[in-house]
Amino acid sequence: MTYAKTAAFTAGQQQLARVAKALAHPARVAIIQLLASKKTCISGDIAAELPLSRTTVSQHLQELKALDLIRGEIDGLTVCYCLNTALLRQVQQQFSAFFAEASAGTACGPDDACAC
Amino acid sequence: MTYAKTAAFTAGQQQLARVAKALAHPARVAIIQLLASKKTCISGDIAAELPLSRTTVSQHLQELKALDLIRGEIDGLTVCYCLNTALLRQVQQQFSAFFAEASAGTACGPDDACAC
DNA sequence: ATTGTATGTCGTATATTTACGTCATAATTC
DNA sequence: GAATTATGACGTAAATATACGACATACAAT
Repeated sequence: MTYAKTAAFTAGQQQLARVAKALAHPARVAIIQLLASKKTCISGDIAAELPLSRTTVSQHLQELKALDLIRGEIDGLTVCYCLNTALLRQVQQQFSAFFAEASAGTACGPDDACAC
Repeated sequence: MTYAKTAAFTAGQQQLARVAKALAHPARVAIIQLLASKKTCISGDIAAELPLSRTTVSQHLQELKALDLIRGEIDGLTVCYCLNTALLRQVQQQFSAFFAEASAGTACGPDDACAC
């Protein structure tokens, strides 16, 4: 009965949390940065660049793919992953709006104090 | 021996992942939004607004406080939480830079295809 | 002093994540 | 066709996260 209170929150909150969870591991952040830096979409080379086993990297790739943040295409024997830049731009907007709302006011006092 | 490969990644990647993890739960997203919307920093009222037990909410608050994203100050019997807007602005920059880098190119083809 | 209220800490059960080794599959190569 | 290679799927052990009830503390009010 535990761990399923997710449904009680806003769709927007759930969406943001879902994407945040995808970025909540340095390996997945690294994967996205790698795909962004390489001009060609690499495949298992990703695993070689990370300090993790191939199996584990594959698992992280599946997680990113499940959110459609990256896409994979079979090219003969290898698989070619690339960023879904359209979705990333959309997600960027969401985070931007969230942070703008959150960091707008001056809720806390200057040194450490609350303004209550 | 599992689950501690974090050290093998960039400081930036770890930092981003750490903050992302803080936002990886809808309750914590909701808490930040709540604190942003209320002019005064509320305390245990947060728990009343969320569909979770007071204990669980307190736990989420501690997690956000551990990252210094929010701060709490004791005011007599109640505790007053507020956003660390300065840090939030800083974090916003980090995410902004990350997404800009990630969503820059057109790695994927138009329909679904990789440009490999 | 005793009672009541607001919070946090602790213990704990369950769910999920992380990490990897081993196997199965599919395509290239010989 | 057999051997090789690149990947993903499956199983699993250990670490974390989630959620909550029960206790502990600290202040306020009677």
